[in-house]
Amino acid sequence: MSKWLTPGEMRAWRAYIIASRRLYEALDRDLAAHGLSMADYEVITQLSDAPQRRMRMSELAENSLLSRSRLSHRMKVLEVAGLVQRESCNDDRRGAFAVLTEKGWQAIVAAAPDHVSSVRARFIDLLHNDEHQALAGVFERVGEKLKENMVGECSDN
Amino acid sequence: MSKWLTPGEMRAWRAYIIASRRLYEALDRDLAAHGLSMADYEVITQLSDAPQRRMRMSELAENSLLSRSRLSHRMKVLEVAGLVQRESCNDDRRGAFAVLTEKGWQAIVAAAPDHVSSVRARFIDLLHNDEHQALAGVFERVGEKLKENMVGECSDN
DNA sequence: GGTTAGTGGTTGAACTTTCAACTAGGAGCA
DNA sequence: TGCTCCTAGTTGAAAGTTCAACCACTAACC
Repeated sequence: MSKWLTPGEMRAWRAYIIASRRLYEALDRDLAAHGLSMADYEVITQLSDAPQRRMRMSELAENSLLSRSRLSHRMKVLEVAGLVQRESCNDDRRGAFAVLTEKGWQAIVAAAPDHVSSVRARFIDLLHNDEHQALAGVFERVGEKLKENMVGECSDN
Repeated sequence: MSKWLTPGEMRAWRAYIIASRRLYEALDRDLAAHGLSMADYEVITQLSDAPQRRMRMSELAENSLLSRSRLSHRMKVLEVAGLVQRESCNDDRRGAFAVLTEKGWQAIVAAAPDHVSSVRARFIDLLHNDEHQALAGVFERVGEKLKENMVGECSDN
């Protein structure tokens, strides 16, 4: 038998699910001023943080929470836009590297400050320090649990 | 000038953004066992809670956080699946009602307990009571702010 | 060397979502 | 009545995403 949510739990759940969807959309809209989506931003940031601004496709997919297929399609667009390039991999000739181009680097340099401001204005600055800590604790726990439960299913992403 | 995130803030932000994306995907996957997406579930739940299980399209769109266009397209699919129906509105002849069918009601009755279990197992039961409260507080604040900032832009959804 | 199973990545087709344009009716006002 | 502007909802095309199948290569084992 499954227990329904108590009023307190319901309140937390509704507040969370609604605000987090709206937050994501708002950040996405803000980023659109730089011609990027949240997903693209994540991809490019990952690359910009990686040694030599390059990363294997599958690692990049994993880190940016995209399926391999989705990343593959998206990369085609970003490549046409000149923000990334693909390079083949010598060690493992099935593999491919995604590499950030100079133009891609410029794009992230241009977008990042605005994005951080958005994140601050819409989220981070609205919380006290102890709330930051509490949130980190809660969502690390939730994320951990999700990872556990994934063992065994997996398939793709 | 824009201030970068402190390590504490960064930790909260990363934990939140990663876990919440994964959480949403996991719930969506769980719901797929009943042939529903999170968005469809939300639409049908809204209808099932409404008086006479019916609601104006635009109100439904608003409440389920969908654009009018998206709802319109999705309704077509749900209608073909027999879960909802559209009825025209006499007071305002531009308008339309979305109405939950018996089959739609059965679908939500079947899906809801499992969905609630998922929400519990993946999120709610992982938090203490004071964390529920803290979360509700935080996300109500974030949601409020988002609504404020929206005044003036709006357009569609 | 040959076979088999598994991994990295891409592809095309089906489906979903967005965007901008559109129909049709309401509301205010001369 | 006729004008203008606004709101409700839909539509088709374009863009994005998922799904399952696929190729090319590696790894393990004989």
